[in-house]
Amino acid sequence: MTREEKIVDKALEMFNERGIEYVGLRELAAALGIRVGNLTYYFPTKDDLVNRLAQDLSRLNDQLGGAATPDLFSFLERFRKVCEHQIRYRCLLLSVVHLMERNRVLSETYKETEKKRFGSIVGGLSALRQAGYLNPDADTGFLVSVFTLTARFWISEASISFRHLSPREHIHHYAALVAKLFLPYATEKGREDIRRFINGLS
Amino acid sequence: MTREEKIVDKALEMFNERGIEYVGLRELAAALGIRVGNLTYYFPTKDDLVNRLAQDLSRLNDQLGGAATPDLFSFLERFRKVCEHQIRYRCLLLSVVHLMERNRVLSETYKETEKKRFGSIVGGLSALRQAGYLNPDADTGFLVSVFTLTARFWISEASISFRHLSPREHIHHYAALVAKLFLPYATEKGREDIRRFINGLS
DNA sequence: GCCGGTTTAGGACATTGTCCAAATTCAAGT
DNA sequence: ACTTGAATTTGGACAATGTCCTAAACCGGC
Repeated sequence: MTREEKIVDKALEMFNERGIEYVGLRELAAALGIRVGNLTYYFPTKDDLVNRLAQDLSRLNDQLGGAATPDLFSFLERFRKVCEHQIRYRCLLLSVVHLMERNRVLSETYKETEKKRFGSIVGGLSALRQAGYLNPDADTGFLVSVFTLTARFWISEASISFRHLSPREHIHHYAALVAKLFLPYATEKGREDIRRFINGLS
Repeated sequence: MTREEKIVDKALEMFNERGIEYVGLRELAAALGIRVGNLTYYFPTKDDLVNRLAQDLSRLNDQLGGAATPDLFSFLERFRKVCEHQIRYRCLLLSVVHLMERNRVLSETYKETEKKRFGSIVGGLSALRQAGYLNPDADTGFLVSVFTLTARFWISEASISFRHLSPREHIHHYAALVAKLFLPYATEKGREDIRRFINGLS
């Protein structure tokens, strides 16, 4: 394990624990047994370190495979997996608003991947409709909007309102929420997938 | 206009413009033509100033009246008005996660008012069901969850993804979103209110 | 006209992210 | 084995931050 990897690991651990903006570089360095200047050798600025974490999360999500969502169950299951990744990098999502405001690099790459992700969701829903999981007249614009809002901020709301619950319970709650979102727009085949997904959560 | 009011006004203006954590007390003081120490006379800490703003917003929302939501249209209209208040105090909502983590006073009062607000929404929906605007079998737990998530974070998402649009357009988008959320669970009478509300947005 | 509380000024303090120059380590080349 | 040059580490400087404190100025009531 290289020193750079150790820095990334420890940073992620401490950022998740106490929040990105509340972990000083001096604390991080002390926890690693090195000096601050040494930290800035590998990551010239704190933002560079944060960008690295964001890149890691993005790669993790990309590994989940492309837009191949043959059925509604897989679509929901994919959302659940993304939620697990988000928990591992929760510090990023809890600070997403500030990061987008101040960190230009992150802001542009995030916007790019979000655009791609958005397109993939729209395509996925339209595929689900064609495959007979969603009603032909389902308002996909509405569904995508609520879906992306939830995917972005569920973890923020959980940190505010459900701090006493475990990550597993958080995911359970919000995954079920998204599943129920599709319920009124699903065909009988789709409703079957939704029931199966919700039953599998517990 | 007392000096204290001037401070609150200017602080809100600058916080909204550039974000709470990125406006230094020295800048705020300079903009007001006073010294930092003078600022801390009225508000010993920055958090005290933020708490004051939160209190003002809370009062503003309370002025909208209690849980009296006789029909679905009024319920949605009330949401729209809350959105307008939130825009006036948007700095608070954009930092809500960090504020809840660090500011103990705000955290407790917020939790209190949110609990009250939550109960009022649950009661409102149940009243709408009894009044024949929502189907008897509507999943109010689901509706409340999505509704509160949207109410809390729509402005954060807008600041990230729809920065090029105006506040009016933001409200239009998210108010319509919430309205559509109720559509599948509404009776014919309820759908009529939803249509009327959406038409009135433009 | 003085007095006591209110308000203002100015600076000290520790902490933050960033930056830099010197010192040290280390592997490759001769 | 010795040298060279790059990679790494060190320690401290810097400006900016939120907070705190003391002394000065103000100002209305006696």
